Amino acid sequence: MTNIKDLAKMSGVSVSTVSRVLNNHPYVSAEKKAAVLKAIECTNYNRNINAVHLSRGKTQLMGVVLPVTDTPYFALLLKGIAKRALENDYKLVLFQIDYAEEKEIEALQMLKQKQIDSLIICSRKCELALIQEHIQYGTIVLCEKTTEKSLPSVFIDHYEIFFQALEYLYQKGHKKIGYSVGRKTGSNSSLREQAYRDFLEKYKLPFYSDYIMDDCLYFEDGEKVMQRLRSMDIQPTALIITSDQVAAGIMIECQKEGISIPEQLAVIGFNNEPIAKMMNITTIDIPLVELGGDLFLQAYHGYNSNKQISVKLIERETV
Amino acid sequence: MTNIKDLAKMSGVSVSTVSRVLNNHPYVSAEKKAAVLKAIECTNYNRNINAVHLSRGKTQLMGVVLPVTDTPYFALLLKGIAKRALENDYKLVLFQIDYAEEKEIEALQMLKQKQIDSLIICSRKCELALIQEHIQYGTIVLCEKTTEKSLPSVFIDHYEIFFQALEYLYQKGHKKIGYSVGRKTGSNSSLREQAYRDFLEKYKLPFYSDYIMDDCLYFEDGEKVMQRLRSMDIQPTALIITSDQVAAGIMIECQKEGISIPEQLAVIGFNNEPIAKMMNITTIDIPLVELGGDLFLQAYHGYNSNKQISVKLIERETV
DNA sequence: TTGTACGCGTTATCAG
DNA sequence: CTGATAACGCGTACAA
Repeated sequence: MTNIKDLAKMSGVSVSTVSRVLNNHPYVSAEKKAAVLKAIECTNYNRNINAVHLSRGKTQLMGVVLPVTDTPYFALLLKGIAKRALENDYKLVLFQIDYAEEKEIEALQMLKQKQIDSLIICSRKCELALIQEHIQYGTIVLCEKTTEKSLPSVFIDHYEIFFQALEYLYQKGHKKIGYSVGRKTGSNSSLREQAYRDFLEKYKLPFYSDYIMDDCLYFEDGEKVMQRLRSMDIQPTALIITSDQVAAGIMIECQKEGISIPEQLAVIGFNNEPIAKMMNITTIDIPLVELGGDLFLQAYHGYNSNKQISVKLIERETV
Repeated sequence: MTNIKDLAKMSGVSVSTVSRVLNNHPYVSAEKKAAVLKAIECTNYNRNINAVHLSRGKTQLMGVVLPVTDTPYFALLLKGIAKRALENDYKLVLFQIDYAEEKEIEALQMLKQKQIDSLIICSRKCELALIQEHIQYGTIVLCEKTTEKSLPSVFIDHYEIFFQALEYLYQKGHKKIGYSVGRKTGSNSSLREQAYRDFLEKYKLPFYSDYIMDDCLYFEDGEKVMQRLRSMDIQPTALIITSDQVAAGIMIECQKEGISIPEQLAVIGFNNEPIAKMMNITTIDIPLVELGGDLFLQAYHGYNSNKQISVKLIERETV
């Protein structure tokens, strides 16, 4: 492995000059530059990027923490992040965490250890305080509405949109409304539950705990939802499903079982994935790719702002 | 930022001893070890991992090249890779390339520059020769059947399975068979076209170029396929669709238009995604998560082998 | 069991 | 414009 020193020797200049050529610094004579360039040619020289990182204290690496990558929500978020990363010549270190907190902490560690310059946390398991502690080591951007304003974030207001969806269903005559989430833990789910409880409160509606169904992430979970529905004494007449994938799965199941939508069961999906358009599912449009892009940009520039992304209900034919 | 030297000073030992403690080396007395540990406690010391990397010449980082992450094929592959990475304490650097060759080359560069120890290339755009050149810098594993045996790979035989699917359809009476692919370029697609042509040859069937439909990656592309079908003078009676997502999209479209499957149109999907099970789509079962895991393991251990993953046809109700 | 001293490859400072 | 030289922070022969 030839290094900068070898190049210097070969081209009859100092290492500084070689470094300058390597980094396109000005103030280096044409001849010397040519000599160095030639030496680089001959030796199939490769800069050891770790040395650069050590010297500079930066890595051009951004960490991305997410639980899984194979659900549309996170896949699209990641797509948006990756797109911007590509544009800005940043590399992404993927922390596909699988909801394991210790791995999340590892990501924080890597920030501390300067292996990554910044970190996007798409879904958080650890305490905010812990994250707070780490912002001194690099930019951290969250994808949730943080109460602590000091943490940068790009988010959608899950409380608001969930409440709005509930109101919409209520206005259509539904009083028994169930909903599904990916995981019950997590700040988004808490917000949704809060909205749900406030909604029930507002209209003096009863709370049935089994109306909240968790672990609904994939298409096939639609089957699970319908099974659970069947096991209920009082079945809901409407469902808010936090993924169009799952909503589509429910549609298919209902079709099989001869349950007509929206007459017998109303469904609101989430994300406005292409599948929702094709199957005419009423859904919440969330610009996930854009959201991902904004996450990247905020982490990239180190802005310390809290940006809300607006979403809207798309009325189609399942309510 | 306190460093190893500060620690040494504080705990009254040498840097080597500190380093030994840090790396759990044997032969360090309990007292000194305790002293160092205490110093570490007090100073909220963090090892600068770049320095470690520079010194060691390794990074515990593995690159993963793939065009997109939001199709089931690549998402599941990535899932498998990420799972094994998690187990083996390896971090992944994601090269979501979007089919841009220059970015693929960048990944190769990073291998050269020692920023990553190894590289998994899930989908290749550049020349094999170029990859060949880079194996001296680290392990590279491909996800295709390479003719050059010197390149490590884990793969499925797309030729074989495609031929098998065609035979299956032929045996069911189909003679006009079309198929879809994600991209026409790419080695998998070439293999499929080869199989397709050989099949036609074998049974003396005519070749219609518009029977090969590309750019079919997402659910919503099912719509596109059906549109193209309608524009054909002689429509195929059967379709092989290289993604269950798309196959499902086709199912939905056909339902809308009153085309009955398999009577009027037979469909074979790919991947055996959950959606295929729910919609009873005959498909090719490809253990993508396992395949991803194997890719990781091979890259991790640096095995130079060519492992074939076997796949099988799952008969359901769309043929 | 411990410490010294050097190497890893590059960048940055500063004097010239 | 150029070149010494000192960091950067850690690992590791080698010597003791």
